[in-house]
Amino acid sequence: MTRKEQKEERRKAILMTALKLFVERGYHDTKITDIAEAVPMSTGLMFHYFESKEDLLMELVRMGSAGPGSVACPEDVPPDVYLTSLLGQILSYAKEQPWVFYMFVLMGQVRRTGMPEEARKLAESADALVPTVRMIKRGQKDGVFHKGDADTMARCFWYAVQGIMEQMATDPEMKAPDPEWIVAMLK
Amino acid sequence: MTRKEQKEERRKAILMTALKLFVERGYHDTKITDIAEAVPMSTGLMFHYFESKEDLLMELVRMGSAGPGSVACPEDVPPDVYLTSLLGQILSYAKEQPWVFYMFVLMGQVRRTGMPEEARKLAESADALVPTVRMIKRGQKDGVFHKGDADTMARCFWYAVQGIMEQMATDPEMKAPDPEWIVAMLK
DNA sequence: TAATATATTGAATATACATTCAATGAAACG
DNA sequence: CGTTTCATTGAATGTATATTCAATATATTA
Repeated sequence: MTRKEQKEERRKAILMTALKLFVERGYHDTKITDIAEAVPMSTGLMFHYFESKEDLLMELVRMGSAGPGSVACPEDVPPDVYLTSLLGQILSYAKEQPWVFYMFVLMGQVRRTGMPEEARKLAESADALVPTVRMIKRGQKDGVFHKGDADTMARCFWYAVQGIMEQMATDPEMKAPDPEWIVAMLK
Repeated sequence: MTRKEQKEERRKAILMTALKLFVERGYHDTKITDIAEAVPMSTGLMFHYFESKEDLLMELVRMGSAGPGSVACPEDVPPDVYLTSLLGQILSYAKEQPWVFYMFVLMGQVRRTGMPEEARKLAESADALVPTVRMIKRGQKDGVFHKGDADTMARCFWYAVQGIMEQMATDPEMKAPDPEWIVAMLK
C-alpha cells in the first residue's frame, strides 16, 4: 500500500501548494505551471493527479466545506464568550496551520468573485451565518449584544473577519487582532 | 467641442462599466468583450479609448488614489466621533453613488491580489492607514479607545470595513451596518 | 528476471482572449 | 458639396496557457 499512500501524499502536497498560491495571487493568476514548479513536479504530471485546474479548485472547496462543521454555541455558554473563543481558536490555529487560514480566505473569495458556478454554490452552502444569527438573537435576549437586525450583525461580524483574514494571508506585517475587539462590534 | 465632450463621456462610461465588472467578477475574469458588450460598443473600439486592459485598470486606480484625499481628524473632534461619521458618510454616499463604493473595493483588491505591479504600488500609496493610526493613538490617550497596538487596530478597522464592503458590493441581500458597530471594535 | 502497472517528463496541441487592422460610416469644416 | 478627420465595426492575428500525448523511467508482482 506504500504506492497508494505516496499518491495520496502527493495529492495533498499539490492541494496545499495550490491553496497557498490561489490565496496569495488569486485563482486566475495562478498558472498550472506555477503550481507544478512550486510542488515541485512537471506540468504534465499535474493532470495525472487532477483532471483539470477547476477540478483542483473544486477539491479544495470540498475540503473547505467539510471543515468547520458546527459553529453552534452550547446553551449554557454566553454567545459573546463563545464567539470570542471560536475566533481565538481560528486565529491561533491559523498561526501554526496556515492552510486552515488560507482555506478561510479561499472560501470567501470563491463565494464572491467570478469562479466556476459549481464551486460558488458549494462554498455558499457551507457558511457559518445561520448558526451565528441564532447566537446573536440569544445574545440580544440576554442583553449581552446590542439591538439591531441579527442577520446584518452576523454578516458584519463574519465579513469583517474575512477582510482581516484576507489581509493577514497576504501581508506579513499584519499582526493578529485580539478576538475581543471583533466581538465588540456586537456589544 | 461637442465631439471632445462625447469622447470624454464615452470614456467615463467605459470606466464605470469596467469598475462594476472588475469588482463583481474580478479583474481576470472580466474579458474586454464583456466590458464592450455591457457599455455597449464593439470590442475593437475599446482600444480607441484605452491602450490596453491594464491601462484601463490603471486609470481606475488613479481615480481611486486621487479620491479620498485626507482622512485626517481635526484636533477638536473626538476620534471615535470622527471615524463614526466618516464611515457613515462613506456608507450613505455609496448607497447613491455605487461607484465610490465599488472603487473602495477595487482598491483593496488591487492592493492585495495578483495585479500589475504598477497598479499595486499606486494603490498602496493611497491608504488611510497612517492618519488612522494617529487618530487611534490620540483616542487611546483620551481614554475613548482601548489599549493595544495602534497599527494593528487601524488595520483591523479598515480591513473589517473592506470585508464588509466587498460583500455589499456583490450581495444585494447585505444591508449596510451601523457605523457605530464597527467603531466599537476600537472602544 | 520477466512482465506489468504506475509515475514522470517535455514537447505538441488546442483554446481563449487581448490586441491589431483594413474597411465603412458619420460628423466637422472649408 | 468635397475633403478631412474621427468613430465604429468585425474579422484576423498573436500570445499565453490549459490540456494531451507519446515516450521513458521506476516500482510492483509473479
